Amino acid sequence: MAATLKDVAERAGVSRSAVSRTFTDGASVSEKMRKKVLRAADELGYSPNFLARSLTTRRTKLIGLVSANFHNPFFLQVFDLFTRGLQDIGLRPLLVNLSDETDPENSVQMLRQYSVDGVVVASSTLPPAFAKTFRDAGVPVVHAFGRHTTAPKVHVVGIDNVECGRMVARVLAERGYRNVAFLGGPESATSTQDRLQGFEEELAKHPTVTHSVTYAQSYTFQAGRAEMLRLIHDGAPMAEAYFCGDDVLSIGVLSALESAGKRVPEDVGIIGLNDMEMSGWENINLTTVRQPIQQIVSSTLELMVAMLEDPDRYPEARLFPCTLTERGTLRPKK
Amino acid sequence: MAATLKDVAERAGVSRSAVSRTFTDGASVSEKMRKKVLRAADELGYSPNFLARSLTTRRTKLIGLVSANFHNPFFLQVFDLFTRGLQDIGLRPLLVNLSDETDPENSVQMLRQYSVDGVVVASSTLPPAFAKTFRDAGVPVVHAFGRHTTAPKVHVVGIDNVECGRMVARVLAERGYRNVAFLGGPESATSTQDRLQGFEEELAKHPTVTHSVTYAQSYTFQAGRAEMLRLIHDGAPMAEAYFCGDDVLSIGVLSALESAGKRVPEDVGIIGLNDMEMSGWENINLTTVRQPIQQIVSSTLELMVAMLEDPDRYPEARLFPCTLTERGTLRPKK
DNA sequence: ATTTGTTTTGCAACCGGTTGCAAAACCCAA
DNA sequence: TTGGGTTTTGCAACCGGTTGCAAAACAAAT
Repeated sequence: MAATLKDVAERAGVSRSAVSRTFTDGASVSEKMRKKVLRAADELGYSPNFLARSLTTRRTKLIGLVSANFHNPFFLQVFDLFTRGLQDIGLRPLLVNLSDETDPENSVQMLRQYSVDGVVVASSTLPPAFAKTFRDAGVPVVHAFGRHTTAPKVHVVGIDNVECGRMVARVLAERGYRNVAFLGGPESATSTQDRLQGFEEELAKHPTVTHSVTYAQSYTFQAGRAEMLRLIHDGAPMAEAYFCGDDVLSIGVLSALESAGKRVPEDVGIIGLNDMEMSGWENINLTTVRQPIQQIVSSTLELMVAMLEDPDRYPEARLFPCTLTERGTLRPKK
Repeated sequence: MAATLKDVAERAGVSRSAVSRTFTDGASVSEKMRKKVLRAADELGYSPNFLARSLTTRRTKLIGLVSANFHNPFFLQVFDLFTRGLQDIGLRPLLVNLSDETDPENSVQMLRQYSVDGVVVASSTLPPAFAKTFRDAGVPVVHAFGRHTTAPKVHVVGIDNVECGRMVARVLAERGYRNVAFLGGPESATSTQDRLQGFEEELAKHPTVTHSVTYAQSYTFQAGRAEMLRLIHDGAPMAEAYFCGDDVLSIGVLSALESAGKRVPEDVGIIGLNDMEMSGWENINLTTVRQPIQQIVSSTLELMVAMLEDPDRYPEARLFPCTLTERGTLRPKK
């Protein structure tokens, strides 16, 4: 059984408050007292119980890290950055997998029962229940990799999907593609809609370029592959280049093209989105739009600590620009 | 501010104990009382504070989930299974990323401060400090994807690496490969050593088969690619088939071979280990040894709940057999 | 030595719950 | 109605800490 504050106090022959004070920084303790206490603590191998402490301080230093993306390698990077980032500032991630949760309300309740100081939702979609419930409970929420809205209910950190769509349209047009396609993720995702909007807005400025739109069922390899196989076997004329909503989707698409004997980028161009680690692997070598993942994570955490200080902070949206990562699946600028 | 037990008690006009009892199952409360309390609780939106409760019950239902493998997509599957599995049995994962922790002792201390009920280490290597410190603290530890030892200090759940090495040797021999190679992960990893041992034991029974041994720096794509490029440019004669210590390593190797214009499996055979999702992607199509990941996770959790009941349970090792997942990177049985 | 001002310390109440124990309430039979 | 046995309830102490407040200790100035 671990030593408690009381044990230390007795051993050092001082009051419990004295012990408590030497372990909370900023408290008033004389040097002599501190020495005495630390000595006793050391001998007993004492270290304070965070949860008991949280009862009075109302700070657990627990942060709910909520996601439903446990099948996209991109999110492994996200988890890596978040866990390390949180650890660096003395916070601990309580991981919540929303994948097979029918009712997100359960998770919300759970997180409240554990008195998390805040919640980071790392997912392109935010279950609507979340924002509201947490707001009502006064728990700071930051939605990372989320989507911009004009009057966000919670803080959102992510990319400017509309601008991103524009950029891709520009890139494709300037490479001389004359017939392009938007191959989005699930049609209902608002991020998909935003990108499509930007994409079409920009294309409107290039009247010589025509385009079509399709959607994959999900942001997965198999969904990308299936959709591309469908397009190929459909018999309808293929586009010259496809803008895919995600890298792993793109890789599925590449795989379908390979199976069908089409060469990339000679026969068809592919551009993805995310720039996850794998996309740079030499045998994949995907040209893609890079999300500044490190910045998004840092900014999310920064916002989180700001919220911890002032929970009533007005929700803001922080959108970072994307950049093109040029690799081998799009033909060069002509 | 969330409602507390006291608020509910006052509103319902009953004692605090009564409220507490209606929220702990198995406690003695009359139906009438329960109704009354639940009603008041409902009106106030009350739900019990887990951490306060843990103070007396000495159960937080928090489980430390510790890993250093945040760059191997295989572990995303592992995290997915663990988080869902834990949630299903009412436990919550406190995620710890050991990647850039210089002193694992810190994490240990942290986990103890949060009074985790147990710790799952999901990593091929277990920092030695862990086992001991937790044992001393009486905290159950299960090491998943770990390595068998004859007298384990903590519970270990994983595969039989020696047997696995044997199996691969057998497979390669029966495919008629006459000159094979072991391309392990970091040489110091004991799992690597075990596999090599099994591999060589079995090969000893096939005197016509010669073999060589090399190691990649880490279980990563780049390490695999680099090592294979080194082998190719070395000028030394290549083996006919390589047994790689991990799937992502294998994919790196495949990429190097592709760059060098070698065909797989015609010119050289590759067999990996893990059978992660990606390995089944059609454009990778890696023949590999499948770790029964689902079983390992379930078994780990099973062991964990058993430990929670009886912390003094004698440490055991549970090793599951591996199976071959036949795909396209090894030539067929002749 | 006394006064005054500043730290430092301990007391006791509190954070939000649980639980052993004894009193209260209930049930049924005599 | 009384008595005995069984549930149900509340009291009060406790889990491991923190903290406002007043007393104690110290330091400096008179």
